[in-house]
Amino acid sequence: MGVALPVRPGRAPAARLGVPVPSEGAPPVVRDALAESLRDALAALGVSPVPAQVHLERPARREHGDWSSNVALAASKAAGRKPRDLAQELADHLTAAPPPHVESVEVAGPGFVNFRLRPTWLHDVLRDVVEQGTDTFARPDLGHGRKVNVEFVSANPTGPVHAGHARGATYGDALARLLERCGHDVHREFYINDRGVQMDAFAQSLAARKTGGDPPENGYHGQYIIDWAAEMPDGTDHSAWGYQKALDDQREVLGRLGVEYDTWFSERSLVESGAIEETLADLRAHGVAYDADGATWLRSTDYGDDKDRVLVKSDGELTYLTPDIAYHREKFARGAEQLIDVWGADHHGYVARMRAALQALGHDPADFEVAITQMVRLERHGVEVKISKRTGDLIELRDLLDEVGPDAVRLTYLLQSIDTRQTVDLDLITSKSMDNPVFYVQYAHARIHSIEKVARERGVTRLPLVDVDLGLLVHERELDVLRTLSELPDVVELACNERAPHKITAWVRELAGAFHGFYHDCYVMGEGVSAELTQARLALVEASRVGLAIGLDLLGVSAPESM
RNA sequence: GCCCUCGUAGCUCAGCUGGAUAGAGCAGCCGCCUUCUAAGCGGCCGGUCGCAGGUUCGAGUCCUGCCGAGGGCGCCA
Repeated sequence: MGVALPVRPGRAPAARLGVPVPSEGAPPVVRDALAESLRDALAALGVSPVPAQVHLERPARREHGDWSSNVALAASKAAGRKPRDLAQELADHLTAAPPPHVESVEVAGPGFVNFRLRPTWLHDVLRDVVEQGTDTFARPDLGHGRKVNVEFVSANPTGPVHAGHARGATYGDALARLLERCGHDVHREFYINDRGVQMDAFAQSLAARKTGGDPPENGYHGQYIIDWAAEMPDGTDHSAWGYQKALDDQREVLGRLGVEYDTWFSERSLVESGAIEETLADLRAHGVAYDADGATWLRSTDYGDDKDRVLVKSDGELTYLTPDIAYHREKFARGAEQLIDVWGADHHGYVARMRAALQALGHDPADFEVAITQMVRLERHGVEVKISKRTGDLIELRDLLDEVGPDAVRLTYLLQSIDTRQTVDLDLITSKSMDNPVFYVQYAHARIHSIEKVARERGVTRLPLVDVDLGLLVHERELDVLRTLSELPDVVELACNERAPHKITAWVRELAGAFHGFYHDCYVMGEGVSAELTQARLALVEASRVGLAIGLDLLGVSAPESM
């Protein structure tokens, strides 16, 4: 069989070429202005040194204003004053010459400086969102074009992708989308473990089923082996056919999930290209490979690993580690500046040795990151369903997709942090009920489209923003939507830096909630709504659409126009 | 024994790298369809943030030690 190294065409490069101007997609300027005014005030009050970073946050409680700072608490020592006294001086100073949009400055609690702003600051947010649109709003350039290779799923080519793999698949892809939005040049990659005993067991299992027998004890016992064996033509190479079958199947199902790779990289190709020998030689050249007990070892303890690791067994066979080191070396050689691997928790013990190897080869350990996804526990009728390809207990990803489609699958898996063990309720995910958060979010988008449709039918056209009086937007529901939108740039940046796509999910749910509230209480068209207010609200609807579109796109969930 | 992750409402989970009275969805109970989709909106109920110390103006968040759950610790992959 040929080297399975089909390189796919790159992902829509045109869309990524528009390098964002730093100021665009940046966090709200209000915060910067407030921070600046606080620094000025501190300087004016003779506080020295003035802290370089003044922290501003959005208070959890409305009565604490729109923005809040703890500078007075943090700088009270340097200022030689009590926190509340310093806060009061700052507040007085700022009240005398209030920054833009500021209505009042108050001191509260132990010494917080709270800013209450006029709704105009949110109208500015609305303007930014609509003018910048889906492509530009909330697109912080964190990566500056840095080449990042994201490897995820990398299931053995011995069977279909199952419900457990879906976590790595949705996470890896959403992370890739986040990195792309934040200015990274992302390469999605799947490593095919097509070498070793698993492949032999797989081929033997197929062969056994083909002749109506049972697979070997250490073989694969799933129903799919029986099905595939029946499909397998007579006289074909079981190993080669099965390999291709598994690969095609995985690629098809992942594709249906919306996951497309730039590269499917074959482990076997490393043997054929000599990359493994080169890697071993390289490790020796760096003095971190040595021979003992008839085997070749990696001195990984020099780099913080618990113990040294075997590279070449005494029988001459390679361990799993060696080609994997060669593979990671290869990814750097192909131009990646940073590697991010998404691994299941059962591989976490492997991180130290891989990092040690790469460090020994001269790479900065910070350029090799591993995101560990905790296990997925599947439940049906409240009872745990075990997944094992070997025993044949399998919930195929394909079946989930058949039942609910990619959107519900993706959103369900992206609901939580990867650090927590996830319980996926198969009854719930496969039920098209309102329990499923995906419908709540998509429904908001459908409602937006519905409003736009009705507007069109009634001959109402949305005017350019310059002709719209956004000052009419003062309803608490309207402001809620805008407040939520104002957070998106920060949320995107944070989610990217923390490799936490679930923060996007949380935000999207919040925006959908705010929009549903607005929809319920604020009619865009109808009795008692002036033409001017209709225009202002249409602008708000458009801003909501942009926000939802950005969020859903980051999650890889579609934004339907009707439901 | 050592390492990683987790422990927050009946259930599933957030909690912005230390902030103010700890949030959301679901489940349960009670309301709201003559307007753009009720797959929606509002209200009520529900908490010793596993336990014990420590750090400081301030701890669900940071440190230490226990307890509990899951996953690792191979010349397996």
